[in-house]
Amino acid sequence: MLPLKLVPAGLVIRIFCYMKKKITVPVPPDKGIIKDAVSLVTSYPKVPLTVDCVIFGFKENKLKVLLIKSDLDMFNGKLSLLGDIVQDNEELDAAAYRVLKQRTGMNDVFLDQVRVFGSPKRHPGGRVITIAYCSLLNINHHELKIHDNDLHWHTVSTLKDMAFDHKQIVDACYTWLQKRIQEHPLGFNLLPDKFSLRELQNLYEAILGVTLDRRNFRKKFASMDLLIDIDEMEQDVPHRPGKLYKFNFEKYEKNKRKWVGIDF
Amino acid sequence: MLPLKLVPAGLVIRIFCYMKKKITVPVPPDKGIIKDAVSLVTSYPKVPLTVDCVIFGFKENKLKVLLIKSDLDMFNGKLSLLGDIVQDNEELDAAAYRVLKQRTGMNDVFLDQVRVFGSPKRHPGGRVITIAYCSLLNINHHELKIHDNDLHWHTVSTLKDMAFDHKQIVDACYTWLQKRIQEHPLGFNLLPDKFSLRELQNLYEAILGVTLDRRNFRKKFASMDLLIDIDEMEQDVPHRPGKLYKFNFEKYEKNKRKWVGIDF
DNA sequence: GCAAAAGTGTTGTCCTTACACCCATGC
DNA sequence: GCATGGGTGTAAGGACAACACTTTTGC
Repeated sequence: MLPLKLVPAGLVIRIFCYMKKKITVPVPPDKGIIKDAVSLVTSYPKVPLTVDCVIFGFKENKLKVLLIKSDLDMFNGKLSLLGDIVQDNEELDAAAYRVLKQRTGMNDVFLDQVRVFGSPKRHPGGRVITIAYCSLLNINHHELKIHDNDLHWHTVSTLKDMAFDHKQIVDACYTWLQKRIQEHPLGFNLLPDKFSLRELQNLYEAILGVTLDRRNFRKKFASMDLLIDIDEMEQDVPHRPGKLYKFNFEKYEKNKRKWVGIDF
Repeated sequence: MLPLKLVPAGLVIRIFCYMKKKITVPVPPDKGIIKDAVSLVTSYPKVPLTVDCVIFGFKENKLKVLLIKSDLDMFNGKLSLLGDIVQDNEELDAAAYRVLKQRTGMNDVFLDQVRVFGSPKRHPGGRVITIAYCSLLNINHHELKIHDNDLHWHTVSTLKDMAFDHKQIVDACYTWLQKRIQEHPLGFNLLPDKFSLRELQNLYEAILGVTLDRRNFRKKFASMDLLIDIDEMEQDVPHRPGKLYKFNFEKYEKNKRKWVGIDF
């Protein structure tokens, strides 16, 4: 065991799941030693597997998500996530990156698996399991050139009524993002390389749905010492221009917090 | 927007994933409006889907995980997680609960999805996607009655060399647990209903792999006011007996922390 | 009485919060 | 010169970290 110094920022515990289910099931069958793995696997029931990407962007101080209109007739043009079938022999992450690349042309993007949605009834055409991926990208880094299926950025806060269970998936990813952005500097993926503190604060306020004290926010980031002052100013703003910064990825990686504590 | 009071325990940000991948892919085909969802889904490639349960317990001050010996001949008795195929029309969580119930007889257990493992080569019999679930249970609440495939509790810290990618899965769940136990009072699922503060501290120390200051630990939990002093003492200990407590689930649920802050 | 663990308080430090005024720029 | 947001400091309170001695019980 390591001797521990509890770090100052300390003990944190938040949500709690105490799940109860009453289920009755038979005792598992004992199959003995299995020689032929291939025929075993062949005997398994199979389901189609997709990835769905919740691609977040940030524009005009609003969190946006990239959506299309569903191409399923029965959904009658309801909004849908970008997704695709996972190909044979394709890694799951690779499938998600492929969707991103196909739709945005970007391949240099944050991506993380969030969770699986696999309710038997979630797809009207039969059971389809989908793995939800969350991506963050800077909207200005690319323009949507392919507008198939009315591809567009939709404001997250005004979203409702999507195809499939996609609203649930967006909600899960949004909750995931809200939590993650407080623990990791993910937000920088949504901003240009150079950004002002105001933009950074707007991002946090928009995602967390709160207002923050400007002085304390600036002090916080200043004390973390992870922003590089690039000695440039904003251009073309109708007020006093702010300083621009870059995020210091190297320094962050070096000094990553080993976080130990308890805080429910 | 809510006016925000940043909570005292404050701003926290920890790990950071900045993933980059270079991928070239074709533009997605435009299929037009699809009338027949069923035949669309039927046309999809399909894969077998399983759940694997990482079932943690706590005994003799060590974190344990419930394992069997693999019944695949080629793994030659290597250790394996408890898993099963997801049945047609079965909810994913239900499949995981079913595995738990089959193997432990318990149906009143913490369970949460952790992530999907779907590398094409992870199963020697062909591609099989598995969803990893993490469970926490009190070892004393049941005894393993069915010892098929040498079902047993294995100390987590001495685990190596498992069948499939199961070591990776255990590692992912262990990391997940370490993080979660600091944010949510999950640990109580691993303890008896009545426990002493020493047991609680041992649990935290074992899972986090650290040593904690006893006085500070006690003060922390005392100040959270989530433990019910049931006015009983430990029995049959070869030293001064400690007080026993229960966890106050209702109170916790009521006062769940709304946690807003930034702390990388 | 000895071993083993229970139980208990204080102090210093650091972080967070709350809060108000002047400054630079574009128009 | 006016509107807009940029930029700055301080004081009070709260949480955490460090640290040692007495008490209770079983043997």
